[in-house]
Amino acid sequence: MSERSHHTIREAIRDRISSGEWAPGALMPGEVDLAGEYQCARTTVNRALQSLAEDGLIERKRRAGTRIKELPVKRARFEIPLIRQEVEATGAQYRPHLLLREVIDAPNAVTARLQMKTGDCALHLQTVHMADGAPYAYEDRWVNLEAASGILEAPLEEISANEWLLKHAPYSSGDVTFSATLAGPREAAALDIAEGEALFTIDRTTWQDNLHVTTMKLHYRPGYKLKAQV
Amino acid sequence: MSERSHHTIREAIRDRISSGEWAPGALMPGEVDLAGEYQCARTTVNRALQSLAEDGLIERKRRAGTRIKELPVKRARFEIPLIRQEVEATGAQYRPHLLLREVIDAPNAVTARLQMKTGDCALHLQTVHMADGAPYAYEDRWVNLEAASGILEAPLEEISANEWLLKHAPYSSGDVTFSATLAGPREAAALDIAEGEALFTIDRTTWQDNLHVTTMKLHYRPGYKLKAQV
DNA sequence: TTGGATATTATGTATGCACATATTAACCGG
DNA sequence: CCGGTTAATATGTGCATACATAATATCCAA
Repeated sequence: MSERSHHTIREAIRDRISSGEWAPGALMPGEVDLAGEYQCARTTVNRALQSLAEDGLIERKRRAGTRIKELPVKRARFEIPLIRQEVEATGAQYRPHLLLREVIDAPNAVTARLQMKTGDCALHLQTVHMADGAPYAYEDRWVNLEAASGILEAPLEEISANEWLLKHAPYSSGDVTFSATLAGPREAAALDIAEGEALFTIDRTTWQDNLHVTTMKLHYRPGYKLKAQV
Repeated sequence: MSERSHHTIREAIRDRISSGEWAPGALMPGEVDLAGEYQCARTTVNRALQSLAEDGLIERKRRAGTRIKELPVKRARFEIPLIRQEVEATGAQYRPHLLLREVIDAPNAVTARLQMKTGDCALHLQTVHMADGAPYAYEDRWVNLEAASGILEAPLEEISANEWLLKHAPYSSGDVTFSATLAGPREAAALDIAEGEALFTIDRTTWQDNLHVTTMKLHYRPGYKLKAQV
């Protein structure tokens, strides 16, 4: 890695931005000037600046130049872990415990989310994710059988539905919402806690190529924390 | 934008990956081959593949080649909104309401987090973020005065501490954890709700150049959801 | 057979160049 | 002064090339 790599230059410029050398909203020097300063080609500066723009620190416009963002967008990223990996990382042994597995007409709320026809059948799963025999999280999931019919033969007592889906429909996208909910009777029983505890809850719907695959709600045991970096 | 731009090629390759053309874990063709296929320069393929690698779809090693990831890393990203913007987006009017503003010796838990010397003074703030006069979120914050002494003169009844800090120490990094907590007496009073409700809670510590600036805990009203995309 | 030196190869990166494109500034006729 | 045309310019992008670097394969000597 050269001393003038686009990485190096990007970090150098990042420092200059955060030191306040250019005021928020102000124009910073053009690519040609910076290339002169750093004794490198304009291409290299261009790469560095594009990367900073992706990070939300600057805003670039042709002809208009590059401006420091007024209020830098704070983006948090985190990796959504497989629960199995999350559990095993603590040294505990993971096992998914199936409470319910049925193929039934999905309720309207589910058919709407999965963009299925009303009355279509779907696989309904309720799973407690166990860590060393103790409940870790409770999951209520619906799977669109049109999108993943093979799951009916999957050994879901050994591999969680999520992991099976990841293996068989790996490159899907989806949306996620996080919220806090109170444990009702069902969640309390599944997680072996009292009703009225605060649960960290993840709602997730996943699709691949416009075909909706699955929607689920995941409740973690009280005390769970999700960490991310800005 | 040409038909052979690195964007186009990246998306084309992304589709081929998600179609399963190459098995997870398998080696995909080298840059030279792909460049041949797409009738473009290796440089262009390189850019496309680097971008896919950043997205976590593939793994690249010199000499060893490029492999499809076994379990693609699911990354969720979201932008942490300013509460003011979040409130104003709903059409409501935003105002921060200061419950407490004191400069005192910080407790040990705080000095540890902010890497301050024991007994150093810090600014302690308790704020209710109001939307059209109704409580929206409740924040408990400590500010390291060594890092942001100017905040003592800021009109915190008009601009929230967070926004002031963003303006005056804009390019900081930090970590964030999300959790679910039960409303205690203090949170219930501040948010005008009953004790025992489930609150979506964000803990956040922010620093700039190894100087810790602020740490805070933010409780949202029951029902709040944070949305992200995968 | 083994250990280490050497060659091979795929990706990583810098560069100069050409041209594309978006946006602003300048201009100019009415 | 207005409105539209044109020119100037900063960024966006692709390409050929050269060399760097890391990982692997190969070969040779002990």
